[in-house]
Amino acid sequence: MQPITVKLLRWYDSHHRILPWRISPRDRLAGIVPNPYRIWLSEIMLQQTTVEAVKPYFRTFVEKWPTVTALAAASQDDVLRAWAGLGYYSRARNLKKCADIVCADFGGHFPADTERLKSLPGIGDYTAAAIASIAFDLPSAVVDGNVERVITRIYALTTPLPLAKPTIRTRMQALTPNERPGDFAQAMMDLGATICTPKRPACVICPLNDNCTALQTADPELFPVKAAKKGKPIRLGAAYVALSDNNEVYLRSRSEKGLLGSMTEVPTTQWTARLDGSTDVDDAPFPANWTPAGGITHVFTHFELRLKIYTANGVHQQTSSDGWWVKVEKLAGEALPTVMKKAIAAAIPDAFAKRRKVE
DNA sequence: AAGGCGGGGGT
DNA sequence: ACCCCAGCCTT
Repeated sequence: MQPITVKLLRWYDSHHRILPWRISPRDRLAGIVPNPYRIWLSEIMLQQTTVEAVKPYFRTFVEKWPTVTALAAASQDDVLRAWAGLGYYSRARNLKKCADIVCADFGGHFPADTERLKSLPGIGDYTAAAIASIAFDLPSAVVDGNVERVITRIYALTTPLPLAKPTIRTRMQALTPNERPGDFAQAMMDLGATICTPKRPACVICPLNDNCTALQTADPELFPVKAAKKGKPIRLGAAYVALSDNNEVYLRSRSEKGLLGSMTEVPTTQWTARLDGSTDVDDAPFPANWTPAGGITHVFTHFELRLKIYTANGVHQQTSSDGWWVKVEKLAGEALPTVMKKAIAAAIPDAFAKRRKVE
């Protein structure tokens, strides 16, 4: 085992994070094995998502669906409702698809090799290696953002990402031990998350500072080198919050593909670079006494959206057909992405507020 | 290889 | 304002 590997495992034994889906190194040594379903679920949720954001969703999911069989028995709509707010909703659609396949083709057991894991929807290079190493203790090299940062610093790799990825993978594979590969994978990620951070890394207390080329010869903060990013365009549109006389809001379902696919929305116009000429009220989904209710801004990964909000009261429910009506108090249970909750809240300020005692 | 795809927190 | 987060999929 390489010196770096030994040092990192020793550090992990005393400084590992406590996480709801994790088997501690002590328990692991005592023979307690991870539950592949829980490892898979956590890894899907953790894709481009912080640990703190995942925790409450993970608890909700394992309580609601304790096994992959239970998840497969759920409807996609139930899964999307539980996922609402976590983002990257294709993950939720693939989660359900993957559960169905694991139950139908693998008898409810996740395959224990990276090739077959990668064939499942929502599982790519990283997640296949993570499940193989963490759930099954196979020496498969995990390469996520943490590992990219730690490896490029240890070896002072100046090739910009993503071009440096194959080199990083080779270096990581060379460090990954046949004993405790799962703990090693998690140790690298814990180090990246708590010590070898993007800004102001805590090199003074890093267990690998003697092995870090970037620390000896340069500034660790300069790594990893990344390709230049692109600007973020602005798109404009309008959203329409219709209220019926019995305090229900009109909702409808988005198309299955593309942005926020299969999630729930209030009617909106197209989101375009410019509103050329037409007035927003003319673009409403149905005639009503639309009145302005301010605006919201929501930032997506690749564009910024500014929506003007219109609202109308006392709308007759038969004036619309393709969607459905939901009591304001029941909105929180719908599969509403955050941008739609913002739009509704602009028209109905306390729509998602916690119930407050009468003052 | 590049771009689409959420949302929140840190600096 | 910009960056980052246990990335994947399509084109």
